Amino acid sequence: MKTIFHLDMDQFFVAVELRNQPWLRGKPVVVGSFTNNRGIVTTASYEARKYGLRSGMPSIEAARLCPQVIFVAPDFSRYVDASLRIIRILRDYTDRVEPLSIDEACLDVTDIAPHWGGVDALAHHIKDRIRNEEHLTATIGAGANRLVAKVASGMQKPDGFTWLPPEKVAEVYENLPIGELRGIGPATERVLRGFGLQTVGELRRFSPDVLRMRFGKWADVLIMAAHGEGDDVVRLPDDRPLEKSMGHEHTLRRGLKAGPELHGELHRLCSKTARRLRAAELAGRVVTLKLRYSSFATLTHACSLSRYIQHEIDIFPAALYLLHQVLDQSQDVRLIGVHLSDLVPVKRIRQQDLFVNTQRNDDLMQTCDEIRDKFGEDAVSFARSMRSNDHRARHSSKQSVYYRPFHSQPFAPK
DNA sequence: TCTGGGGTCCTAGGACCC
DNA sequence: TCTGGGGTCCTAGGACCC
Repeated sequence: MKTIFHLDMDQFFVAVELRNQPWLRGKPVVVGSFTNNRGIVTTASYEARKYGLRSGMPSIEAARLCPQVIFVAPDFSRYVDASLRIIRILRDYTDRVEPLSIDEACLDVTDIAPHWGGVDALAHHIKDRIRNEEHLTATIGAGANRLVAKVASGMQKPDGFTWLPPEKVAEVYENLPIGELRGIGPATERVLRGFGLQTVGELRRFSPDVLRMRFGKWADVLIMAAHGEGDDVVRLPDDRPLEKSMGHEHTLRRGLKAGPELHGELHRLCSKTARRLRAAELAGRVVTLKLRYSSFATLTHACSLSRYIQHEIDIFPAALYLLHQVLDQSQDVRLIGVHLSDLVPVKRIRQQDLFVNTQRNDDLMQTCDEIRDKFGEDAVSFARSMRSNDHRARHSSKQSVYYRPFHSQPFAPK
């Protein structure tokens, strides 16, 4: 049997901000955006949570519930730095460390715990190091698999440690609300409550056949989870699966109709995505456009290309083509996004299967990436993505050459 | 109250082929 | 003219996670 740690940083983004701005300590603080009455709460401090503030809540509602709340704009580069340093601390103990997100990680401590005087002592040693070196607190849950460890880490927050050995799982799960299990979100919870189920104990005793009828093969995952069974493998860095998709989306400050401004935004998103693809040495074959209208109606539209692409000069025409195909001109666009999927490492693709990928092209993009590294994302842009205050772009955008992504032949938009 | 942005996985239906 | 069944690929959308 294994011992898995699930480490969860306490109010992570807020905690990083409090470390840098100590005068905010003890106050209701929220990391999140709040411009034009738009934006959401990303993380709420424990003081703010007393007022009912939660992650995902619209900022305007947070301000209504707690008028004295202090908003701090997120600075993701700081959170990433802190996260990387914490992962480095964890790797001092074992190489069996798998980051799950920016503020969570799994560790397999089966073999190392005895050398540290046991599971309990090891957990506190790790927590102390993070506190001393990073001035941040973490909560650790321990269990025989990842799922149980995750439940355990949710039991005593913040700055806690909970160990749920197998003999204790049944007792703790008996009265655990079903929504606490990873994988049971609002929709599944609604269905299960419709069956009269409130706790994991009740779920465990419920008819597997009824669950299978309603949820298909997902039912067996639920049943296993309810019995405290689950995956106990913590992957090494080299074993981790490659990214399956990559993309960016952006909620606009105000609703936009079709035009150079929207095209410019789309091009910016294509550039950001292309940059990350190049950095990861990946190329993709499926381009997906995402739109959300002011009514909040959301749609996606995708096309598969005949070749793998990596650069914005290939991604952007495909995305623009999709936009022209689906855009409802009578509605304002609230959000626009672009994603690439069916990703493969560039190394694995024969050169001729890469789309418009000449050496010259690579050099140009590399230069652009370097300039952006130094001066920011907006330092380099291509004529077609110029904003609406550029009259040449306004006119030239109508005369742009578009590519039909399936054949890579130029064609004129309708 | 009015809903961010990064992802993963699953399902269902249609097109197409044999 | 209406017709099987299996397989694959593609697309759209939903649920979930942090």
